[in-house]
Amino acid sequence: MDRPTMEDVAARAGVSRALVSLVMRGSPKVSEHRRAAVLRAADELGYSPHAMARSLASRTSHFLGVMVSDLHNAFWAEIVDGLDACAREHGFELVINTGGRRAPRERQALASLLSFRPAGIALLGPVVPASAIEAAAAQAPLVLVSRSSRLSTVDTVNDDGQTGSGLAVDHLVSLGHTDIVHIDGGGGSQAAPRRTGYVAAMRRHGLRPQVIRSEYTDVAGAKAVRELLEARGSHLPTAVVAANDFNAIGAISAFEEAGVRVPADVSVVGYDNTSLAALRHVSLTTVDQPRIEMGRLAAEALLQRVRGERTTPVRHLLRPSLIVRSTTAAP
Amino acid sequence: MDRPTMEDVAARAGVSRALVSLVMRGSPKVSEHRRAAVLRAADELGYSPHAMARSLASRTSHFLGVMVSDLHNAFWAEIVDGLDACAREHGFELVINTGGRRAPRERQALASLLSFRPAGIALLGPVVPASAIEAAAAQAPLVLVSRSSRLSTVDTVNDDGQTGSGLAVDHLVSLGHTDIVHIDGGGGSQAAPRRTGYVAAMRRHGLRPQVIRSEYTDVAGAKAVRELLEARGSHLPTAVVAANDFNAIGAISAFEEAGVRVPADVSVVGYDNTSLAALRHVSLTTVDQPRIEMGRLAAEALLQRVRGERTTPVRHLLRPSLIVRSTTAAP
DNA sequence: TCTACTTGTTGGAGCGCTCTAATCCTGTTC
DNA sequence: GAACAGGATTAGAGCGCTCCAACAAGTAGA
Repeated sequence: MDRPTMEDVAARAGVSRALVSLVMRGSPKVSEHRRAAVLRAADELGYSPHAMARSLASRTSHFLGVMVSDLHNAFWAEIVDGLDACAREHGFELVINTGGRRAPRERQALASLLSFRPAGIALLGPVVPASAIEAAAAQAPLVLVSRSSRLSTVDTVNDDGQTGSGLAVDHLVSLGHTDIVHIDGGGGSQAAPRRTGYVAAMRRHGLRPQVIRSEYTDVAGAKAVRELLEARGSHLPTAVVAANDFNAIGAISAFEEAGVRVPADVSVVGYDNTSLAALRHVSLTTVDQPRIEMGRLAAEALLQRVRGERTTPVRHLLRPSLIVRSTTAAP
Repeated sequence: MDRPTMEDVAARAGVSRALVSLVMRGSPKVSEHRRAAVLRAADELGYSPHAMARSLASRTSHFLGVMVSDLHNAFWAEIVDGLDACAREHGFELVINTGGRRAPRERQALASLLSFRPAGIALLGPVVPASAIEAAAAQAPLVLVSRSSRLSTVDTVNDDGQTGSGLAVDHLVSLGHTDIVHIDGGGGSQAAPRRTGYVAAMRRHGLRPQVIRSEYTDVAGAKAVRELLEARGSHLPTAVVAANDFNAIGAISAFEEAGVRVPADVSVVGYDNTSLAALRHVSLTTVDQPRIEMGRLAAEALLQRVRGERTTPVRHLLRPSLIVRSTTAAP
């Protein structure tokens, strides 16, 4: 497994190591004749540049570190798609990591990412404390996605959860609903703005808000609905705004188990527009975050800092949109 | 962003750079007194080692490169969990990449991974041609997950798809089904063994196999069922073995749209036991691959080669198991 | 007391590359 | 024919680290 180095390529092509370096970096000041010779030699030897040595010598790197909090949630995949597309356009690559939504492991993952000296770091829905983020931001440009921060050294990209649940409420009200319950995301990331957005929208329509404490899982959603059924008896709400899609799915199955039909008896709106919601079998009305766009903005923010074009923090708050499918109808 | 180096730590602690290096690598031959001084100095300066420089100097690395073919599919997340757990136990870390299930991008991703000179490489469900895999395997130990290979330089970890669909058929037969159709995965990875396993199991039970060409998506599953409904008219099969969970979900919704109830009128079995299948709303009977175990075995295979313990290829074929939920019943 | 180890520490070479400054070429101009 | 311009090429230092050989400073054995 002893791989050829620049020196080997140089020797074979009959030029200096420095010239090979120029060719590899695509420098314009190399004669066509030599360039061809070098590329041929590299090809014959099966040479591929050593990213580490390169970034060590140049004191810069051409990749962005991405920590995905949870690989199990496809929500992040599209954010990564956006990051990847933007990075790629600017000649950067992505190096991904995961912390499994647990602070100690995320810390390690972050340190590991940092040890590669990436040009910048994107944290997708991290759960580590702000202090860890601040420390990391001192080492490399850093952007947070789906997590807000007041740190002046970090950029953030979020969807406007407040507006998002407002859209859900507006939609239900326009269908004629007045008894609308919110099953919330508890302490989960972005659960708070979604909750306050729901409450504000209800007040705006002159309706009485009711929030049921829950979590971002289908099990929690089902549990919340069972509590609701018990508390309300036969006088059920006509609509539910769930914390996210998983929660909504759980809520729907609990309703169905109790003989309550969706959307005939009760309408349900999710949040996130995960691929799950799009499945025909589920066909969930939900709030969509422009994830690809969020990824792109995150990469862009990072690259601006990398290029030293900006030192002031930027706070992107993207406008979500409502995707109407089959789980909502007139009461 | 000028980060401290070993030299800085050494100066502050009043020792040589080499000693700092020993401390950082946890060498036992350092006096407690010096070790403490070095660690204190490192902490005060906020020093963290430079992974690149380290691996450049040592000509070894302590991380495994992982190319995930599709980040959108949570199927891989658990494989990564297994890889991660095993790697971590042996002092290795994971560096992840994605190729988006498209050969050209996967090629790039592979080259990029290789340029970091990882100790080994795991390819999860890659779509690149065998030649690209062979070339990569010449550069670093390589293991394939969910893809078979005849190359003597690569290890493979797969589930036994043949046995898997056999389990599905056995289950349906034991419930009393005899008219069982297979909606297959077309040219998708591992679709062939699942198909042949289905056919073999049907023959074993003295039943006539019927395969409908399809793909690994819910849309394709729905389409296949609509074709089936058209072709069979009122004489429907009593059970369906789908190519995977997505396909099964699509099939179920197409059945329901046509007024065919699952499992009352027709039973459906999926494959992969994705988190989707476990959702109460879906509750799909499906074939489970021991994914965590597969990830662990992949990491183990890699580490054996890294340590030079083995040069002959290993072929893991794991036994899947059936998870019975609510989409199957007696005909 | 001398030698042989052991334990802890250090200088220096070198990993594969980049980057600066210097050098080598042409060809052009006076 | 000398002087020069400007592009193509190269030597050499150095990025932050590891690793080896060498070296003090004890400790034990003869």
